[in-house]
Amino acid sequence: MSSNIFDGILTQRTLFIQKETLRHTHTPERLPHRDAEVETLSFNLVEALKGHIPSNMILYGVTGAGKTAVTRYVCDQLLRKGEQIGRVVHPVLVNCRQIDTQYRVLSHLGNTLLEAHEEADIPFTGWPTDRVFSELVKRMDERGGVYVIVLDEIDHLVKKAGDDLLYNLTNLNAELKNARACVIGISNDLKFTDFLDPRVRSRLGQEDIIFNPYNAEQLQDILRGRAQNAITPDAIGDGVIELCAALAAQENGDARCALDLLRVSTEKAEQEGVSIVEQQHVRIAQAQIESDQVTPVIRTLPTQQKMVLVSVLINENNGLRNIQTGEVYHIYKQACNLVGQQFLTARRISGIINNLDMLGLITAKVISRGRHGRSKEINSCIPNNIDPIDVMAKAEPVFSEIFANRFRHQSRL
DNA sequence: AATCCACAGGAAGCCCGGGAAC
DNA sequence: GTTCCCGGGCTTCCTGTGGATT
Repeated sequence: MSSNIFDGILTQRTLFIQKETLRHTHTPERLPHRDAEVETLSFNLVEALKGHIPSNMILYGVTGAGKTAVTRYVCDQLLRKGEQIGRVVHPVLVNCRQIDTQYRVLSHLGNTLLEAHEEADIPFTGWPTDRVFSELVKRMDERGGVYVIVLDEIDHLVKKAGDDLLYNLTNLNAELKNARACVIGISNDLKFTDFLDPRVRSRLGQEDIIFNPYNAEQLQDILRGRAQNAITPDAIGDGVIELCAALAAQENGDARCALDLLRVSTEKAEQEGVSIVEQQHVRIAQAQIESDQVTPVIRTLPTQQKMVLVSVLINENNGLRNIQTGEVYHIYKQACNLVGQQFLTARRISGIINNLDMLGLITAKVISRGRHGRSKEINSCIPNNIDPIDVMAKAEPVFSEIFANRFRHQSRL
């Protein structure tokens, strides 16, 4: 009998019944505390089953407030009902964080919306955009029916690529002869319509739904509901659900965060070989999740962006907080010289600083220092349990060299 | 009240690498 | 091959601005 490293792990008792249930991509049978939203959405989309055009809508709410889950749930039900009564409806969900240009959304729609289509794929680049658009219209007409185009994280797309796409999509019904379409936008940003052309705004926001963040009690209900199918009975210790819910409630009522906490803490308990998840596991999970989210972001940063981040960190290491853009740029140039790398213009660094801010690695707040000009107050905000220099140096060793040379003489003090 | 700092951030355009079409 | 298109990273040039200082 030869032994295998997996023997022990495989036969180890698991605390999960079905881990998938705890992933936020999973669509549960029931969505607690979202009845009103489900109803409003389905009340509108039922038009598709009657062969009419549903209103375009925008769903607002913070991350993890259930916007995507509700939409997925309703679309799923819509599709099933359509099949049942012989109405052709095509719900299609596009995540505009990954697919974030007009061309890419249109080609994605053209390629996936019509999964059984025999024609060749629309290439990921190469065609003029208007050709992709007319190809999409052509394919939609060939299949007919009512299309429900869901654009998740639509605010992200608009800020990056403008509103041309929305102009075209909300105007689809004028182009279509045999099919119908409506657009559902999902946004984290309540004010993103400020960026829109007034015509697009009025066509898109025919009906709005606002998702309020979950409070701690509601999060508990969600967790209990999911845990029932996900984790073995009695495996959850006292106060664990409550703690997960409380921590997630602090994160703006993010249900996704609550589910992750519960899943990872159960994993931690399992790894320890204990049969009950305790509150300490939740604490461990919290640190772990934070680090798992941030570390890969830092590691995969383009070199120039790493250079900027390291410049911020050098300043802070010298005891300076609330650094200005100019100071970061100054250090950045020196760091580039040190390793013999070409440095970029201040304008570009300003953009990179904004990008690092968006990624949540630093905070950059525009402030006015009166006579001393307008600038940004920049601070890093990387969790304590992560050593960013170490992470960067593992990917590109040169960063430990830069940091070792910490430019002490630059200190303002 | 006027000035003026130290940038913010928009617009246009360049270059590059990817690809399609002819 | 040449010529077209898309998108990302970047530069150049530019106008705008909140409030301490004059």
